[in-house]
Amino acid sequence: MARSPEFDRNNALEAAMKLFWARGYTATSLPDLLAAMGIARSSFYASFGNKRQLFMECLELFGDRTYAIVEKDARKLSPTALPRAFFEATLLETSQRRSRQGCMLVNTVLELADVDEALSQLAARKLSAIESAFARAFQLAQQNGEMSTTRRPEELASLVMTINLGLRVQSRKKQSRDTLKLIVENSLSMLELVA
Amino acid sequence: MARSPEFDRNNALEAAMKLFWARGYTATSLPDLLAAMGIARSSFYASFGNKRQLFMECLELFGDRTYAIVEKDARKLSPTALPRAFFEATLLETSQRRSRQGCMLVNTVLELADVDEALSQLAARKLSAIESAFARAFQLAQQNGEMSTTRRPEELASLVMTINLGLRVQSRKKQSRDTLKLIVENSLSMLELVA
DNA sequence: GCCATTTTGTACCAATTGGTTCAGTATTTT
DNA sequence: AAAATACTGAACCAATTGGTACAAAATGGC
Repeated sequence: MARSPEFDRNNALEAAMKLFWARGYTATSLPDLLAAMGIARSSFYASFGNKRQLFMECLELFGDRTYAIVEKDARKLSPTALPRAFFEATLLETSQRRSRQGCMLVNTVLELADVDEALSQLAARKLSAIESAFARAFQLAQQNGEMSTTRRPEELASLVMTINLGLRVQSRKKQSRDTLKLIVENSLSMLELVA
Repeated sequence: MARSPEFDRNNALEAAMKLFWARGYTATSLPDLLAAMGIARSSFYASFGNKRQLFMECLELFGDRTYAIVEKDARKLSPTALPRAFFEATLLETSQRRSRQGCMLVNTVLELADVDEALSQLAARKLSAIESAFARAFQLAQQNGEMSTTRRPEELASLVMTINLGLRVQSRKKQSRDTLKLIVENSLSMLELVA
């Protein structure tokens, strides 16, 4: 009947996410988005609704992708090695540019906390999901006797998360890769003392 | 000769800081500011230059005030008690509303990292100054034998700071005061293991 | 009372914001 | 070729953005 290709929606979404990730919600204008996504204004509204809806899709994408990293590692790694694997994957083993952008969820929670509650809470929920993934892994390990039970798994997970959040902020401060690496290593050794 | 009162510049500045603190730079509009500060548009430009300059003044104010807390505590408290005193003063002993706003410096670093480098770095420098205050206190304590020397003072300070940053993010996520208190306590007990 | 000065209120500015509409152009299947 | 669909580009919208100009009102010292 008609013209087939629903163009490159995933590509466009990906590009939008990267831009939102770097600049946040408010500071990203529609023309900026259109240029980055490589689509026309009308296609934009037809495919993504509006700026806010698009942002939610991007949050969803980013959150699910990060969650997947933890879930995957949890299935093949010892739980004590989980924090290191996560920090290295998202902070050290990625491009300088990428690691310097921090975490889109954290950025969003801070930017929109008193501006757009719904968006901020959506990001917060995604963060909580990631924390839960850690907690489940720790709980399982404690049941199997692979891990000390001096601390409850949820509290361990929340400690990992607190450090994770701190590291995300550190990574957005302009500083050398070596400095960041040192901070990560120190944080991990601190975590090992507690786990 | 003439009408004397340079009105309540400090009051106005204070009000502006609170608003920027809550909503961030971009999401705070000029009309919002004028209403909160209780001054007219023309007085605004006469007294504060423009929005960006005002924001810098607010960052300065916030940074110096936070720095003063650490400095003051460092003079009368044992260095091992310093982190607890700082977290309690800024996170727990303050109003719910205030603690929930996190730290203006952290918020700014994240919001403006890829949008306005100068502002973001100004905030980052203020954070570094606070970190240095911790480092100096730890160094002194190590020299006097009041503290273990297993870790260098700057690295200890950077650990305290990482946790501090993490706690700031946690505090902007909507959650109960008790949950936050638990996270703070766990973080502090983790810090004690390392110090 | 008079003059100097600081404040306010308002009108105004150009630029940009997110969002809508629609005619026109591709592209595909029948 | 014809019909159906997908996309583009540009014009347009009202509202808001940060910023400027200026006359009128309020307040002080002489």
